[in-house]
Amino acid sequence: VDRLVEATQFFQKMVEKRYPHNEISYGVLVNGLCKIGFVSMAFGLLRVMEKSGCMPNAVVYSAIIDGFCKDGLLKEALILFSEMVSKEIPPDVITYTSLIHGLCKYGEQEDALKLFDEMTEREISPNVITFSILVDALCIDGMAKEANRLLQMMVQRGIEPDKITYTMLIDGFCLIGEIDEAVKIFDSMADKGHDPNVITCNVLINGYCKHWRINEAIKLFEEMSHKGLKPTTVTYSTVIGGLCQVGQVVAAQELFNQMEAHGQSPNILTCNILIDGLCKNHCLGEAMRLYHGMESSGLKPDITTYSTLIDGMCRAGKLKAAGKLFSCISEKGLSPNVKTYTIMINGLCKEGMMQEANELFSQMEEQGCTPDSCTFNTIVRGFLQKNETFEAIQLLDEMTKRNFLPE
RNA sequence: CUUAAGAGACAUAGGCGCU
Repeated sequence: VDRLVEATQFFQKMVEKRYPHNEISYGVLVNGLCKIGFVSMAFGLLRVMEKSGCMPNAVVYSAIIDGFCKDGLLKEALILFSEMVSKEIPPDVITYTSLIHGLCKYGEQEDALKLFDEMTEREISPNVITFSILVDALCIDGMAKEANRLLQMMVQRGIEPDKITYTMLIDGFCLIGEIDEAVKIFDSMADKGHDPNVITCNVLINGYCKHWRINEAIKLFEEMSHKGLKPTTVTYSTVIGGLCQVGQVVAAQELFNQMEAHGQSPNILTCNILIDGLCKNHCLGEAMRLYHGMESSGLKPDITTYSTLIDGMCRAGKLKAAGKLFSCISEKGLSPNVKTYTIMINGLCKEGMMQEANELFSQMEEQGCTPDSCTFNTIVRGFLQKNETFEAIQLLDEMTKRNFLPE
C-alpha cells in the first residue's frame, strides 16, 4: 500500500504492453486503492475492468463495498451490493459482513440484522467475524448482556468466539460498569485457549481506569510483562489518563517520561491525555510546558490539543489567554470544530461576556461549523443567567426547529 | 498438494443532568 503509485504505474504499463490483467491483478489494485481511501478510483477501476472484458468478482465488489462503508457512504455501498446481485455475482460471507459492519457502525442496526437474516436465507453462513461485529454493536449500545447471549448462541451454532470477540465483550461490560463481569471473562479466556493479548489487557485496564480503580489498572499493567505482553503506547496513554483522573498527576508525568525508555513513544493522543489531566488538576503551567515540548519532539498539536488547553485556560480564569490561543488555531493550519467553539463560547458565557459569545456563535455557522445541541444549551444557559430572556427564547425556538432538546 | 486479491477489537477535548 505504501508503494501504490508504483503499483499503479506498473499496472498501467502492463495494459500498454497488452499483457492482460486478470481478476486477481485487478483485485490487488482495487484493494490497494480502497485501503488508502481512493475508493472512487477503485470504483472507476471496476468499470474499466468490465470494459476490458474481465468480469469483476465478489472480491472486487466486496473491497469497494467495504471502502464505501468505511467512508460512511452506505447508500453507495448498498447500490453496489444490489448491482452485484442483479449481475448475478453472488455475494459471499465477506460481502455481507462488510455491509453489516458498515451499517452497525452508522447506527443502522435494523438494516444490519435484515442482511444477517438475508444471508442465512441464502445459505451463506455467518462466521466468527460476522457474529463478532454484532456482538460489538450490542456492546457499544450498552447491551453487553444481550451481546453475551449472542455469544452463547454462536457457540451453540458451532462457531467459536476468538480473542477479538471476547475483547469486545470485555469492553462492553466495562462500558456499563460491570467490571467484575469483565474480569470474569478475561480470566476465563486462557481456559478456552485464547490467552488475552495486549489489546485485551488495554481494554480491561481502560475499564478499571474509567471506573476509578487505578490500583487494579496498574496491577494488570505490571502483570502484562510477566505474561510476555509488552505494553504499547495505548497502554501507557490509558494508565496516564487513569492516574490523572484520580488526581495522581505526578505519577502520570513520571510514567509519561518513562515510556520512551521502554520503547514506546508518546503520540499526540498521549500528550493530549496528559495535557487534559494537568489542566483538570490545576497544573496549567505544566500543561503549557508539555504543549511547547510537543513541537520540539516532532509532534504537531492537533485541534483537540488546542481545545483542551483553551478549556483549561477558561477554567483557570485566563479568558484572555484562551481567546488568544483560539485565534492562533488558524495560523497553525487547523480549524476550530464544534467542540472548540463550544468550549470558547462556554468560557465567554461563564464570564458573562454574552455579546462576544453570541458573535462567536454566529461566526461558527458562517465558517461552516454547525452548532450541536451542546453548543445551544451552553449559550442559552449563558443568556438565561444574565436574564437576557429575549435572546434565550429566540435560540430555544431555533433549537426546536433543529430538533434539539433544550435542557 | 502448493501459491495470489476482500470483512471484526483498545487510549484524548465541550453544556446540563446522574453519582
